[in-house]
Amino acid sequence: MARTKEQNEKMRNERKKMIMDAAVHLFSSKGFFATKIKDIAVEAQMAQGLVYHYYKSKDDVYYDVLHNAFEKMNEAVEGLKQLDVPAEKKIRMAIRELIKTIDISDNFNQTVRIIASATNSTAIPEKVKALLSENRDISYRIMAAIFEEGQRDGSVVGGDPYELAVAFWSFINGLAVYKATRLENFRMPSPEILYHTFLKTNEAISDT
Amino acid sequence: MARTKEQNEKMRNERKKMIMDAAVHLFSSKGFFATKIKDIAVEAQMAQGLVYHYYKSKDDVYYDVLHNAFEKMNEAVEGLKQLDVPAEKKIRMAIRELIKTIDISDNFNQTVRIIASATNSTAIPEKVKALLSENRDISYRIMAAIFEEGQRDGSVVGGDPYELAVAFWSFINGLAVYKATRLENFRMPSPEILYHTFLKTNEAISDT
DNA sequence: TAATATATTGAATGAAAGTTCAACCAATAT
DNA sequence: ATATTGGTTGAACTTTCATTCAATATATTA
Repeated sequence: MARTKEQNEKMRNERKKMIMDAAVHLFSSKGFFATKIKDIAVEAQMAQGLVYHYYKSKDDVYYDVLHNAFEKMNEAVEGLKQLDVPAEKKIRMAIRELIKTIDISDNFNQTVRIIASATNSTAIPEKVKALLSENRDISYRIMAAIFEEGQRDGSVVGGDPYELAVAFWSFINGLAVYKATRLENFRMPSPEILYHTFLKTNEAISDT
Repeated sequence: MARTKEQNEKMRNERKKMIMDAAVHLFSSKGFFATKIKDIAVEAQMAQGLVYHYYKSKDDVYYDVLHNAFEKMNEAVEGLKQLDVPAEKKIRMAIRELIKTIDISDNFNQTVRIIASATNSTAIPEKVKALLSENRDISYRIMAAIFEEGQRDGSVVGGDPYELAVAFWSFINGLAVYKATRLENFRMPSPEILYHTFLKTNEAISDT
C-alpha cells in the first residue's frame, strides 16, 4: 500500500474543502451557470482536471454546496427551536443573530444567497431541484411553529403563522442580498423593525 | 422603396415585442445565463438568426428586458409618490396593490424577479451592471421619502426611513419569489402584517 | 411584370466550457 | 531501493451555444 487510509482520507477532505470554499464563494456571487469549473479550480489552486477527481460533475459540486447550505441553515433553525426559552425570546434572538451574522459573516451571507438563487431558477439540475424541494420548507415550518407558540402565549401578533414565516424569511433574504450587493456605505438595519413586526411588546427586554 | 416606413416600423415593433415577451418569461424563470437564444427564438416562434436582426447580441436583449422592467417599476412607484393623498394611504395602497398584483399578474411578478436576479449576480454583462446601478436605488429612495413623510405626520413607525424601505422591498421581493416557486397550495399573505410593520394605526381605514 | 428593399431562414462558424485521459509525481511498505 | 497506490497535471476531446451569413421569401413600387 502507499499512504495510510487515514492520510488519504485527510488529504481528500482538505482538497474537497478547498473546492467547496471556492465553489461556495463563486456560486453565491455569480450563480450556478455563470460559474465555470475553471474558476473554481483557479480559486482552489489546483488543475481543472483535479476537480473531477473529487466530484463527478459540476452538477455534483453544486449539489454538495447546496446540501451543506441547507444543513447549516436547518441546523441553526432547529437549534433555535430546541432552546428552552419562551417563543418571544427565540424570535428576538433569531432576528438579532440573523441580522448580526449576515453583517459579519461572509459565510452565512453566502449560505443564504446560495439558497435564494437556487430557489429563483427553474433551470437548475434535476437532482438539485429534488434537494431543494426536500429542504426549502423546513425553516419556514419551524419558524411558523415558533410563531404559533408565541401566539398561544400572547407574545406574537395575530395572523396565519405560516404567513408570518414567509414574511420573516423574506426580510432575512432581502437583507442578505442587500448587504452583499452594496458593500460601500451600507448600514445594517436595526432589529427593531422586525421586533415590531412580529411581537406585541415593543420594549427591549433582557436583550442578551 | 419597398414597404412604407410606418409598416416596417410596425412589423419591427411586433417582432420585437414577441422577442421581449419570450425573453421576459425565460430570463425571469431561468436567469440570464441559463436562457439560450435558441429558447427565446423557439418561444417567440422564429428562426434563431432573426433574433439578431432585431438585437445586436444576447446581452442587448437582456439589457432591453431589464430596462423595461425598471421603467415599469419606477413609473409605478413614481406614480404612487405623486398621488395627492396622505403618506399613510399611499403606504396602504402600495402594500395592497403590490400583493394583489404579484398574485394575479404574471407580468409584474416577472418584472420583480428579473430585477432581483440581476441584482443577485456579479456575473452579468458590464452594460447591464451600469443600468442596474443607475436604477436599483430609485424605488428604495422613493419609498424612503414616503415613509419619512408619514413619520412627520405621525402615521408611520419610527426608525431610519431608508431601513424601512429596505424592509419593505425585501418583503415584496420575497413574496414574488415565493409566489413564483410554489404555484400549488399557495395562499397570498394578507396585507395586515405589513400594515402593522410600517404603520402606527392598525385599523383598516377607508381601505379602497 | 420586373426591380428593390426588407424580413426570414437555417446551416456554418468559432469560441467557450464540461469532461476525459495518458502521463507524471509523492509517499509509503516491502 | 523499488514497487505500488493514489494524487495531480494539463492537454485533448466533445458538446453546447452565441453569432454570422448566404440563400430565399415577401411585399411594395415603378
